[in-house]
Amino acid sequence: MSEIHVDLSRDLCAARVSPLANHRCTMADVLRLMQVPNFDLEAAERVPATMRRLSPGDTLFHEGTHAETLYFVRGGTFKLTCTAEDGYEQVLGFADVRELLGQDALGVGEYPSTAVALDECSVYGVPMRDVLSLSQQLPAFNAVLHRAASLGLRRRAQLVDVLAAVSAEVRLARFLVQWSRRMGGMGLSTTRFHLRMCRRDIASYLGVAHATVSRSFGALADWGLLSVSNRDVEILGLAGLERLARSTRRNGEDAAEAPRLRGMTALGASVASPRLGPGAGKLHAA
Amino acid sequence: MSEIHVDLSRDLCAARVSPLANHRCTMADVLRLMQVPNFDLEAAERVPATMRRLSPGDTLFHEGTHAETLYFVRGGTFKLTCTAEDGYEQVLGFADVRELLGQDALGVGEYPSTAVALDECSVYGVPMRDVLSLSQQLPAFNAVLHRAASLGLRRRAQLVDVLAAVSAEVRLARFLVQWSRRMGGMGLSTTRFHLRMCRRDIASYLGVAHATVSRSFGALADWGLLSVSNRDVEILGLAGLERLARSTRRNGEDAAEAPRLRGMTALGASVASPRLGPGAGKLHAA
DNA sequence: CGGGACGTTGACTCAAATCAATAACCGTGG
DNA sequence: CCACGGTTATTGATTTGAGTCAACGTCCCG
Repeated sequence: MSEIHVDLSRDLCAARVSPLANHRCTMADVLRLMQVPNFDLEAAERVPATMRRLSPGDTLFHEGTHAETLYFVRGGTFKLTCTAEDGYEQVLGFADVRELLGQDALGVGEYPSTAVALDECSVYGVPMRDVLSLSQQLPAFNAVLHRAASLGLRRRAQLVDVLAAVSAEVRLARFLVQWSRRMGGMGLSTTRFHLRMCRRDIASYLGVAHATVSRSFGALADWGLLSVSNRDVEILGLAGLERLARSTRRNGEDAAEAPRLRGMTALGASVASPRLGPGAGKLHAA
Repeated sequence: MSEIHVDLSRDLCAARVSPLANHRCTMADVLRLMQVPNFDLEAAERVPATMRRLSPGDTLFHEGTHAETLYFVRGGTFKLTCTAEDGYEQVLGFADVRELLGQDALGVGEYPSTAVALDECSVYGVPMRDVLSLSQQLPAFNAVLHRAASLGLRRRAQLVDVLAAVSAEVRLARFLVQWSRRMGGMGLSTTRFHLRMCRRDIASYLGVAHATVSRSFGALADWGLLSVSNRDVEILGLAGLERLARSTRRNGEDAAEAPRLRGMTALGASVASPRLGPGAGKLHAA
C-alpha cells in the first residue's frame, strides 16, 4: 500500500529527471555486454536497441502489464517480485549484470512479475516481438537467449533451495552463500559486501517473518560466522557458513547446534556478554 | 539410501525389458507433439530424433551426469528432484506431456536435477549438442524452445508460490489447485484425479513433513473441500479450495473458516465446527 | 528537528516438526 | 486362498521453532 505510493512517487521523480530516457544503441552493445566472443558485428550494429537508466525504487515493469521489451541488465541490481491479490509481495529473486528480465513473458505476452531497481541501474531493451526473428538472424543472440533461459531456471532452483531449508538460520545461510558466490562471480569480495535489499525483502525471499531475519542474523553473528551492521555483511567463517547452509533436517547440529546452548567456546567465542545492547559482536561497534 | 537401491534395481529391470530402447523417429514427431501449427515438414523429417519408453521408477537422467539429450515428454508424468549430499531429496516439480526435461542443462553441460518416471512414460530425445544449430535451421523448433523456457520459468514460480504459503493447508490447497488446472489442461477431470506421487514426494514439494501432509488432507476433508482415499482425490468445493489457496498471512482463517465461506453458499458449506475429530468427511470412512 | 521507514529485541502463542505406534496397501510366494 | 514382509498412510503425544504483536532504537531525508 504505502510501498506502492512510494513507488509511484519515485517513478514520477525519475520521469522528471530523465523522461522515459531510452537512449538509442544497437544489438552490438547488447552482445558485447553478454560477453559473446565473436559475432557478426555489422549485422548486430544494424539492429537497434535501447538503453535506459533507473534510480533506486524505480519500476522497470509491472506484473500483469503487456510485455513489450526484453531487458538485459547492464548494471545495478533488480528485485523481482510477484504480488498476491491481497497485496502480499513475494520476492522471487534478484538480478544483476548480464541477467535477463522479462524472458518468462516470451510465451504469454505479459510480465508475470514486477522488476524494481534496488540501486542505480541501467538496462538494454530489445522489443519483445522482434526477439524470435532476431534469434533467427543472429545465432549469437540465440545462444545468449538459451544460455540465459538455462541460467534463469537454475536461479529459480536456488530460491527453491532456500525455501526448502527447515530452519530460518539455514535459509539465511544459504541465501548469504548464494550472494557471496554471486559477488565472487562479479569479481567482488566474497566475504564483505553490501546487501542492496531491506530486511523485509530478504524475509520474503526466505519465506520467513522479517523479525526472524533479524534474529537469524543475530544468531549467525553469535556463532562467529559473520558480523553484520545494517546491510553491510562480513563473513568471518565462510566454510562454517557453507557447512551450515548444507545442513538439512535436524543434522544441522554438527555445524550449528553446539554453540546454541553451550557458551560456544569452540568457535573462537568472541561473545563475552551475550546481551550488551545492540551489536555485541557486530561490525559497526569495531 | 534404500530409495537409491530401489531405483537401481528398477533401472536394471527396465533395461532387461527394453535395453536402452531408443526407437528412431524424427523432429517432425517432436514438432507435432508440441502442437506447432505449421512447419517445414520435409526439413523436420530429415532431422533424426529418438523415442524412449520408461516404467514407473525408471530414471530418465541423474543429477550431475553429462547432459547429452534434451527430452520432450510424450506421455506420463515425471518427478524432478535434486538431492543434497546428505541424501535429502527435494522435489522440484512434476512434468507431463509436452514439457521439456533437461533444458536447464543447456548452458552447463550436466543435468542439475534428476528425472524419474512416476508411471508409464515415453519421451522424445534430441541430442543436446544439436539443439542450438537445429534452432537456427528450424524456426518452429526455436519457437518451441523459447516458449518452453518461458513456461518452465513460470512452473518454477508455481513451486515458489506453494513454498511461500504460510500454513500447510494452504500449501496443499495450492498444490491441488495447480494439479487440478494441469489435469484440466490435459482434458481430464479437474475435480477427480489420481495423484501419481507418494505422500513423501508431496511433502517434499510442499516443504513440510510427510505427516503434516496427511493431517492437511484430513483438515481439507473435514472442511468439506475434498475427499481423499489414498492417492485418489475428489475435490468437492473447487471454489472454496481456490479461495483457501489464495489466502496469505493470517487472513487465511477468513478464507478457511466461517466468514469468507459464506460468499460461496452453493457448496453446502458444512464447516460448522473446526474440531470435529478424525475423519468427518473422508471418502474411505463412508 | 521532526517524521517515516528500517532494524532489533522481547514476550507470548501456536502451528508444525519430531518421535512413535498403528493401520492399510501391495506384490510375493507358500 | 491367506500369510507375510515391506512400503505407504494415518493418527496421537510432545516439544520447539518461528509467527505475531508490540515497544524501542536507529538511520535518513526533507
